[in-house]
Amino acid sequence: MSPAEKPTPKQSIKAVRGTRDLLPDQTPLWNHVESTARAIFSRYGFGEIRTPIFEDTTLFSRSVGEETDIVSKEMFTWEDRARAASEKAQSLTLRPESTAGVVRAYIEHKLGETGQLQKLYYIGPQFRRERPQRGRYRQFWQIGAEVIGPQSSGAESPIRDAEVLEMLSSLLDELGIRDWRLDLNSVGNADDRARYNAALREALAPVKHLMCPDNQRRADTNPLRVLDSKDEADQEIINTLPKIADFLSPESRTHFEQVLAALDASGVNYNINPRLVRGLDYYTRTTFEFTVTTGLGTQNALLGGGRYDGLSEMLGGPKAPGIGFAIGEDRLILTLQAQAEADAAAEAGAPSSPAVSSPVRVGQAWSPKKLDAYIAPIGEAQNPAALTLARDLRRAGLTIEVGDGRFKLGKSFDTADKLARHIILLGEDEVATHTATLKTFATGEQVKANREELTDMLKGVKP
RNA sequence: GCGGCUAUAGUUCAGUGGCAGAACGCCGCUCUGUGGCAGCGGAUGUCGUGGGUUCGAAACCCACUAGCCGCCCCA
Repeated sequence: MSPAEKPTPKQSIKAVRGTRDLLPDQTPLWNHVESTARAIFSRYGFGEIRTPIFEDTTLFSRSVGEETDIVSKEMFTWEDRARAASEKAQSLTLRPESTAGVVRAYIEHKLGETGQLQKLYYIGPQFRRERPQRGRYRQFWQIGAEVIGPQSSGAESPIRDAEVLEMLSSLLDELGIRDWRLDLNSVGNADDRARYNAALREALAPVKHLMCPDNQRRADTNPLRVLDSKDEADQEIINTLPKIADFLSPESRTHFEQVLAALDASGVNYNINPRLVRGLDYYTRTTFEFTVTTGLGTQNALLGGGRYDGLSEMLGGPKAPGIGFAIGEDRLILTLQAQAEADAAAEAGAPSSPAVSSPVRVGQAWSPKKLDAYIAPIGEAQNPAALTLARDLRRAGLTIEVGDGRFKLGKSFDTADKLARHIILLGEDEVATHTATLKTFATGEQVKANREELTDMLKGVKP
């Protein structure tokens, strides 16, 4: 820095747009969600896969689709520098989704050669350069899974589709998500889709000029998306358009019917939504989306997914049909928080307490736990003994915080009561006699105990 | 990427041109081996950033940044 360049005094650096910090009052809920997902996935035979957070840009343009919004305008892409004159700079991209990376890994490690069905799950951040909004961030987290394998492994079977959907319904139920809705559709195989696309274009040609500008654009670029339109005025026209169901090949139709039959048998509720088209190019046949009504506003899609029978080949791999999904973890958590707040409000009847500002998560599985004990040394001379005692109790598996002998006793009690269920007083007497005074906040009970008794009492073992 | 709303203490917010405020929280004292309660006292702060108007700006104007809402899209 040149001397003339006077440093601006206090320009604090903030998290970049669309990214955020998760502080310790939030992370227990995130961990709860993630450990629940891990537990359920493993019951269904899934193993975890971790793939790189950035990949060759081509991976995404080939799989997700050059013309999609994600690839055409939302990726964080940069040119990696060439390390030698002979080397070409490589275009790299922060992953906007993980299915492409997982399938790349499947191909790269020849997992198909095992002949076995691969069931893989991942949890991690994704990056899209969209305008931030509630439930939509530039770095967001997805919990996803893929079922993929050679045809002989049964990867194409409708039982796999139904199993994945049933697993998701179990996951949402177990997490306590209420009022979720599953929308389901079949977009057919690649041929079905091509024929349907052509038919849509044909049907739209004479009427598209009557539609809103967005739909006129879609009619040209991606006619399937017209079906998604929320434009009220255009609904009448949209209802007259051909239905995908009429273009499904007998094989696609049978596949879809078998998925539905398996869902019926396992009691998973669903809505067939002929207008549900997913945005990524690689989807074939079954597509689905789970939505909720609480907490997400307009970004009400909690998770989405579908089958991608041609993806491996698009990436230069062997034929490997598959099905997968991605859960928006940020959205899942917003939903859980909104539900908890709604519950707390209902509990309070007509709430009229304006002074309550702390987030309401009382009684939830993820509410922060109090420490087992707070050790209060009395006088600075007791600090070393306090730290030693803390070490021993921590090694015994207890959660312990240590104060400072410089604190006044009143302050120690205040802090201890906030953090812990017990306070351990360590004064000159206790240190000299190798004992400690243990007080239980809930009961006000206070005892003097030696070190072994202390550990037992804190662990809830009868001395 | 487009449109709208918003930005003041740690938090939630009041403050429509004239001394920067409340509540909760925080710190201290009453109280140097016994907390929660109470009383008293204290600090809360580049009023998002930069410019402009004005004798004077937290307030009015412009730009920027960020958040939220809607669109687009998606998880």
